Parts: sequence; C-alpha cells; structure tokens
Amino acid sequence: MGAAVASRPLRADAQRNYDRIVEVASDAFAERGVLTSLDDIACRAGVGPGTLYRHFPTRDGLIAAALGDSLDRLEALSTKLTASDDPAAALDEWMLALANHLRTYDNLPESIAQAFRTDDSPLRNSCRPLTDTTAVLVARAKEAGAIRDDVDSRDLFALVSSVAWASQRRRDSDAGLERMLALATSGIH
Amino acid sequence: MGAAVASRPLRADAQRNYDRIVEVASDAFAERGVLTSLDDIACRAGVGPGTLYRHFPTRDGLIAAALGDSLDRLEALSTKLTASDDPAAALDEWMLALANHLRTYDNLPESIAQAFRTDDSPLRNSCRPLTDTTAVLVARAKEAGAIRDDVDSRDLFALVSSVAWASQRRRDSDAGLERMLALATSGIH
DNA sequence: AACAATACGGAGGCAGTCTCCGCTTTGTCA
DNA sequence: TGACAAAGCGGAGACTGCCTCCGTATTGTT
Repeated sequence: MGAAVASRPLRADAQRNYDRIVEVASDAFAERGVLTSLDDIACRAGVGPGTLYRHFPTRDGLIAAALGDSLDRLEALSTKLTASDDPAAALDEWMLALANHLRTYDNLPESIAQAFRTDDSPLRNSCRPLTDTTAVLVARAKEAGAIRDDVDSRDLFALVSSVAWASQRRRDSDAGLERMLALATSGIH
Repeated sequence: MGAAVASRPLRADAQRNYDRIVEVASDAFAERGVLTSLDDIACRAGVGPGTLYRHFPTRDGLIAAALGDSLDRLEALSTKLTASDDPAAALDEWMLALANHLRTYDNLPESIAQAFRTDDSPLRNSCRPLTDTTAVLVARAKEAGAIRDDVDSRDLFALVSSVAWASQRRRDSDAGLERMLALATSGIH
C-alpha cells in the first residue's frame, strides 16, 4: 500500500483520488498489462484524465505506485536473505523472486528497462533497493566462493530481467520460468 | 533484394510501390525502430496508406520483408556452420549471429516474440529457418558432447532472444552483447 | 482502342495521450 | 460561522497513429 507521504500533505479530496487511482491502476495493469489506457483507468477511478495526469505525470510513476505491495514483499525478503548463512541459496531465491516481481504485470520488464535509461524515473527509483540487494547478495556469494569473481551484479540483474521478459512473452508457467532462469544463470558458478 | 515472387506476378506499378515501400521501411526501422509510424513510411515512399496496408496488412509482414538481407546472410552462415567440424564453436558463432540479427532494428525482439504467438505471421515464418538451424546445431553439439543433454533448442533460442532484448534495452555495444551472451549461455556446457 | 481487372490514395472514423483553464472544493483565520 | 485564497478538479479538444472504404486511375490484354 503505501505511498503518498509528502512534505506538504495532500488535501483530503486529492488523497482520496490518489488512492483510488492507484487501486484501480493496480487492477488494470494486472488484467491488461502496463500498456493499458490511462484515460480508461481515470474513468474507472471516477476522475477526469487531468486529475490522473496531475498526480502521475508519467506512466512510470503510476506503475511504481501500483507496484507498492510487491516491492514491500521484496523488501522483507531482502532483509531475510542478506542475513542468510547460505549465500548461494540466498542468491538463487532472490533471483527467482526478482523474476517473479518483474512478471507482476505484462510488459513490466520493458517499462523498467526503459526507466533505467531515464533520469529521475519513479519506476527506476523504485528498483533501487532491488539492485542494491542484488549487489549485496552477489558480493556475499563471491566471498563464499559460490560464484565466479567476474560476475557483475548489474549484468545479472539485466539477465534476470531478460529471462522474465522471455518467459512473459512465451506465457510460461512458473515452472517454465524456473527452468529458464536455471538455464540462464547456471553459468555464474 | 528480396521477395515478391508471387503465383500471379504483380502489376508493374504495384511491384514498383512494393519495392519502394520495403526500401523506405528498412531505413525507417533502422533509424527509429520497428514501432515507427506506418503512415509515415507510406508517405516517405510516396504512396497512400491504403497502398501500404494492401501490400502489408500487418506490421509483421513489412518487418519480415525489410529483414530480407539480414535473413539471407544468416542463411549463408547456416550452410557454413552446419557443415563445420567444430560443433561447439559453430553453435557459439551461430548464437552470436542470431543475437545480432535480433538487434537489427530496435524492438525487433519484442515483435518476433509476439509473432511466435500468432499463427501464420510472416515474421514468424521468416524465423523458421533460424529455429531449424538452431535445432540442428544444438543436436550436433550434443552428439559431440559439447553441451548438456537436457538443453532444449527452443529454450536456447528464447534465451538468445532475451539477451538481444536486454542488450538492446541497455544500448549495449557489440562487446557488451558478447559478454552478456557468454554469461547467459555458459551454463549449457 | 476499348474494356476489365488490378491497384491507387486520401478522407475520415477510431482510440489513446496529454494539456489548458474555467469551475469547485477544501482548509484556515478571523 | 462565514468568507477568502489556495489547492484541486475534469472534460473539451488538439494531436498522433492505425486502418478502411470506395471513387478514381493505371495497366495489360484482345
């Protein structure tokens, strides 16, 4: 849930609209992917397009807000895994969770990849904790000698993203994703 | 180059327009990616939108036609590599060439992935020789004991596509692509 | 030369994005 | 509590891209 903690709090009606928009967007993205019509989301939320675009000047911002729950869950997992005493298993579990996160909405990998090429994208910022955790877990796995020393954590993040992309394009099952991910990442050892 | 060999030959003006459209499209895709405006391509080719859509009812068809040259080159490479006596090296070279083909135009991996979910897509059909060759080279590499027995050639094709996608999203250099591809595919051995 | 088949092209309907600005709601201060 | 300024609303509409329909033009054949 969460966001909308601002320096100056929103007016009551504005906060109500904000929350409603995020809620509707979350459903719409889940059902029809992140490319679904924003005017339509505004309409379903019972607000005008102008209101939606004032709160979320870019689609990315709305996606990031809608992703709140999934990000919270990953945050918790991150805390658990960075404290784990089996760095190899922790990294594996993390990569799978990451891939599943990227499959939350259809076309999300594309949006995120694009966000990485945009300064100050809210979606990019929302990925910050994820890339940070990836870097930490990669470092720990290296220390433990579980993976090669020349593995770059950014490459690995990109690789996981790309596997999520592929499995989404193929409409793979969870098992399909896992198989693909195993194939793609088995080379790090 | 290319195509337009029909059961009933096109009328002279139609053939002229067809060729011109493909030529212009090829440039436009190269400059602005496969998502560029089709009306704009029609305009630059000096024809009306109706003419473009008659020749190419779907964007996929136009993409496939514009890809003609690159496909011809891969065809030649396929002949060479399937006759090679070093199956491991042949597979590596093929995967790199494949990845580079998928990077011909921005967003091509996405279009191709979508084409794979569409019956009778011209773009999908244009990939047929590529997936076939991949299957052959994978089989030969297995016989030679160069790669694991449980590697599925379709998974491998998807993996190469996804690496092409990622390196395109990151605007990677050729060297970047090669590094990423090596990381992703080193697990097949 | 004339005619039928083939092909052209652009006007226009539709959908989605995004903005502008006159109007409404809210919160605050007396 | 009333009144005012600040904050926020929303929908009309400009713009872009997709794609079709059908009256008109071109081609090739007899």
